[in-house]
Amino acid sequence: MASKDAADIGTRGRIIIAAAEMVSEDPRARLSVRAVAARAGISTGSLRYHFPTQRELQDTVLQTIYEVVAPDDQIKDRSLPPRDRLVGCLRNILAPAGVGQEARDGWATVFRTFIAPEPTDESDAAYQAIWREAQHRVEYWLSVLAEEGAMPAGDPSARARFLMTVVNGLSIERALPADASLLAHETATLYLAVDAVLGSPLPDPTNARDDVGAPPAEGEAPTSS
Amino acid sequence: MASKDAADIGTRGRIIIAAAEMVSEDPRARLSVRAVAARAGISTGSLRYHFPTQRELQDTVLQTIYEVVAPDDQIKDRSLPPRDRLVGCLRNILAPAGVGQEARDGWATVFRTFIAPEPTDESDAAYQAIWREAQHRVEYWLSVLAEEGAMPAGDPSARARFLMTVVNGLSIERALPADASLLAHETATLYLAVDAVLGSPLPDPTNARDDVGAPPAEGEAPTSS
DNA sequence: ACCTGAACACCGTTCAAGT
DNA sequence: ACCTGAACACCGTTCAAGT
Repeated sequence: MASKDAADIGTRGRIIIAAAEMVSEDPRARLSVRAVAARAGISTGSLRYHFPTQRELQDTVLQTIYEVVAPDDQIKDRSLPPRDRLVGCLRNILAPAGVGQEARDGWATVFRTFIAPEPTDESDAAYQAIWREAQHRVEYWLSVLAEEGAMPAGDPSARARFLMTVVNGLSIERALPADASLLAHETATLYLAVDAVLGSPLPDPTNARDDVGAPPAEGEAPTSS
Repeated sequence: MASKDAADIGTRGRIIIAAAEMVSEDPRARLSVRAVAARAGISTGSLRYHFPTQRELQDTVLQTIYEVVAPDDQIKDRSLPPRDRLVGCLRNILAPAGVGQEARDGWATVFRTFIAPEPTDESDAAYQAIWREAQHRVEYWLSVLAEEGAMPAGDPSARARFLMTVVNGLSIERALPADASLLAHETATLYLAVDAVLGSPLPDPTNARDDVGAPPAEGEAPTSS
């Protein structure tokens, strides 16, 4: 009894930890049944008992990692308009990308890991597991807003993927040479993307965007030249 | 001589066709060695002879499909709806990015040139010249559509920049490991982005997007599991 | 030069059997 | 309830052998 009070993780927990270690040591790690089971010191059958499917294991591991890195709470805060909450959440997954040198270093890692080397099945699977989890989070945010009636009917997974592409674009643009209006552009672009998904304020002039809460207002448009 | 004039495709061509058929029948198709070989009526060894690696086969097939899909520069072709023309133009600036190894090589150059090294005034200026030109093109397309009255009032340069961010996102995603539904996602995302900018069909159910020319329809969403 | 098909080392999943 | 490990049906790649 004395030995378990602090850390009785159980087999399931030990599996997750083993897999998470493998991912953090090498983001391209394979997470195959036998490799994870060996690392956790159990049998393949036992792993299957706790995770009926390999994908379930991968998703759980990544979800755990994501929860540690960036929390979710903002999406349910009804004191803010849905669009502001969604923009906030998207900013949260954009934030770890950093800016300037940090952004370039981050993409350097992504580049060395997933783009420069000849892609393998392992790296592909690893990247897509990461991507799938991110997509899942965005879809979750959309589902929360949909329950509030803040979103028109339509394919939520296509919308989530659209938003992730926008975030990807903003992220790579942080690493590329930027002009001074980068921040304003990010705000304007995030609101454009979010409004496209929520389908609201643009076409209605009575709800024009210069008297709304936190719109893309400020340094936005020097109006060319 | 008489028997080859019309269609001497060769084994390699037959493999590509077989695989392309499988992809078009089901975008999530597996393209396993044995399945493609069987469909092409050859042996696995022969397939390996023409495509030393399974990935090489997949990239070639996707590239072939892209070449067939990508339309011409048609911003002024009034026989098409504005949104289709704009999507076509955006595809054209996306097309040179290539797919598979070509896309990775392209980003490798961008990376070595603009991201990895300490940025200098020269590299910044060079990048922004390229970027400005692209922005200029997109703004021109928007101005053409605006003259037709196809676009609501609003800041055109913010919209152009938004569209370029989307294209950037799609482009970097071409260099990152992709799943089989990449093409469908690109189409869906481009239409979402374009509709956000043109501000039309989404909120109006009478102009819903299932009876329009080339909408993001087909294999898009298995809606998770 | 092109093609064959067996063989190899993996993979995820299933399942009778143990405790 | 939890765990074991063999077995099954796949996978991509290699390779001696044929033509």
